[in-house]
Amino acid sequence: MTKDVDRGEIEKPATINDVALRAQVSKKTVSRVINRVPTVDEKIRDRVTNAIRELGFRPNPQARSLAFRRSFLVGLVYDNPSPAYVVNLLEGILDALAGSGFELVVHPCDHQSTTLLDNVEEFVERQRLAGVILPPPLSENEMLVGLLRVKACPYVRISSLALDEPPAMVVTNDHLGAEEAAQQFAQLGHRRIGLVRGPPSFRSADVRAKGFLDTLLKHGITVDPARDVAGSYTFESGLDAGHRLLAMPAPPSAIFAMNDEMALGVMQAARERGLELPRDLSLIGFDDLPMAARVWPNLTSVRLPIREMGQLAARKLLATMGNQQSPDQQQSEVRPVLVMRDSVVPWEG
Amino acid sequence: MTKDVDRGEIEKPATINDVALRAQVSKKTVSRVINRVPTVDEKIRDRVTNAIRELGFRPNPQARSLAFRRSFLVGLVYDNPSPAYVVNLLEGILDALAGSGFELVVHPCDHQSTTLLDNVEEFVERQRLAGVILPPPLSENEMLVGLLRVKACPYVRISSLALDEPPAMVVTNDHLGAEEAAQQFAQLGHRRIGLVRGPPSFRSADVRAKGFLDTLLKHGITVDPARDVAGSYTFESGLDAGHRLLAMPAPPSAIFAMNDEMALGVMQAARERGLELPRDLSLIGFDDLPMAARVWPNLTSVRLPIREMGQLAARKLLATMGNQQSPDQQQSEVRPVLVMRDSVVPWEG
DNA sequence: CTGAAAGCGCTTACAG
DNA sequence: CTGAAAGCGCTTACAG
Repeated sequence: MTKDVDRGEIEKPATINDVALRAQVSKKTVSRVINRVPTVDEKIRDRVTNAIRELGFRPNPQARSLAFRRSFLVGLVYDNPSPAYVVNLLEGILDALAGSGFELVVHPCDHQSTTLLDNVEEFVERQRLAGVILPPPLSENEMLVGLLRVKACPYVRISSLALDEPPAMVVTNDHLGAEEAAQQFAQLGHRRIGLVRGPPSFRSADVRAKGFLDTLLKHGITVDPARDVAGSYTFESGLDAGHRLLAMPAPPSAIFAMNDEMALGVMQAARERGLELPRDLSLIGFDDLPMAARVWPNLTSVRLPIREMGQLAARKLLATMGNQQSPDQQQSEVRPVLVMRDSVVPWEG
Repeated sequence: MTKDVDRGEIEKPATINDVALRAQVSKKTVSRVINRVPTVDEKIRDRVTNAIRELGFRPNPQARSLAFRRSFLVGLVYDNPSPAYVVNLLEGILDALAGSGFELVVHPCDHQSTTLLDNVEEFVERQRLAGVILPPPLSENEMLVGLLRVKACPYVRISSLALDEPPAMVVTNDHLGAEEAAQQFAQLGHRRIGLVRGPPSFRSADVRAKGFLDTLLKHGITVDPARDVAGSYTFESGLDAGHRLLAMPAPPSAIFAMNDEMALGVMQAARERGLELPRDLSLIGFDDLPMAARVWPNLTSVRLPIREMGQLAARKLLATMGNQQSPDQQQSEVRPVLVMRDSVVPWEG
């Protein structure tokens, strides 16, 4: 018997049968211990736990999956243009999944595709996914979420709005970040303020715009509709919007671009027009991409704690999947912060 | 029987038994068809294929994994600081894996950690990984690769050098990109040329430096050792190196930073010293990160076809795992290209 | 609170 | 070229 111990894990890995034999119990009892079934006699539990440790036993996830009719795979289904967002989220999820026995399977897709639903359904069914994490904009697709509900596939949605029950939701409160941006401009004396919106297909676009405009209003500032222009969260749309805003007879002295990509486009537009930042234009972005701290001037931007969002989402998912002790009272909300850099200065009236 | 067809896949999914029943063969024969065993009578094969289609049967990966003693999961084990690199590689891998029945499991780790080997071993064993893809710098860790070999876990390495047999290797030929950079500088008349190296722990650092210096030499240009400085592939190290180079009595008129992060650091240093780019300094980076096209001036940079590298790596892995028709003659090499932008100008002698 | 039997959906090893 | 039996390593459903 001790032979097995000495040989360590070099030999064929121990199975539930080996543990049962050594602990002098049935494999069913070992199974109960593995799955933390509470109704196991303490002494027996200890015997089993020791045997598990001595044999270096780790339950085979494939066998469990087959018997459970459900895998130990969590899917990250995304369609996000920002690599930094994806990787940070992914690493946050992995932080929380570490040691849980679950693995993360990534599944990028196209949120505009007509086959999106079939694609995700096939993925969920084939792998019998234990759960799915949905960042925006997929998290805002009610058809997709409905599909998961029908399939009884646990999920957690990440969005700027509380679109679902708390156990299935991480709310990012983007409006708070937009409010900080507005406050910043207002306090520094800016009055002619421009806004570059995101695409209406993202809920965050509305949320950010509303938070920004409402807060300016509290400071007695209204944004001229002509200075409230549409963008699509891309660099090019920011460039274009920047040119439109800066070509106006009375151009804004400060612009809030609702993501960093567009903010960089605005920066480029300003430069193409011979303006100097931040002297001629104050600028705030949203996302705090790595490049925000690399461009010149360094871009002031609103940062979402993306890694933490991933951790929260994964913890909630673990709870829903019944693998956690504290299923209920978990934090559901996260708040963005304004990261001050060099692209904002007081208005020189 | 047709009932099953009409109900589609809403009901409990069809199993190999259902297919066997409908095709009037044993389940073993169905198994042979699934696994493309050639020695199946053509008529029988057709019967089975039809039954599979009619029932919408898809083999259960968990059951196959258990019986095969090997999962259908491919691991991407990485420790790369660039989110864009990771996401592009990942999507390339997924391109090639699509429809193969394999899924991708991501496993970030710390290449400096003392527990790296145990960590990866545990991951590979637990999930009985079908294969692993290793980008740099992990691909250059011979201990890690040795471990995978011992475990008989198929792998593909991505590196700037051919460190392994072609079926297990995607070679990126970084020296070619560095050569292009050197050529560019030489042709534009630069003679006082600076170089910011990567850390010696990355093979690419040597490869890029050698390609660059050798090519300059062919043009009769030697780099003064004082202008050949060390960096560590980080922004900060680039900033620091930039200051050192630009503080020299005869500063370089052109600098090749061996990745974009450092190139941006050099840009920052130049600006802090009151220099104007590209007038006072020409600059080339490596990687072509998204921000290379977002900074001002747009950064000329060497681009590796990362997504394609992911595709190649995954195809090779599929071949090794015995899931491919053309196991041998596959492309193994990839070549970088110099993407011309605005950060390089002729030397004004 | 514990266990013997049957089963999850496949493949391996062996016959024929 | 095809198949019946046993098995992969677990869990479910049912007893006791």
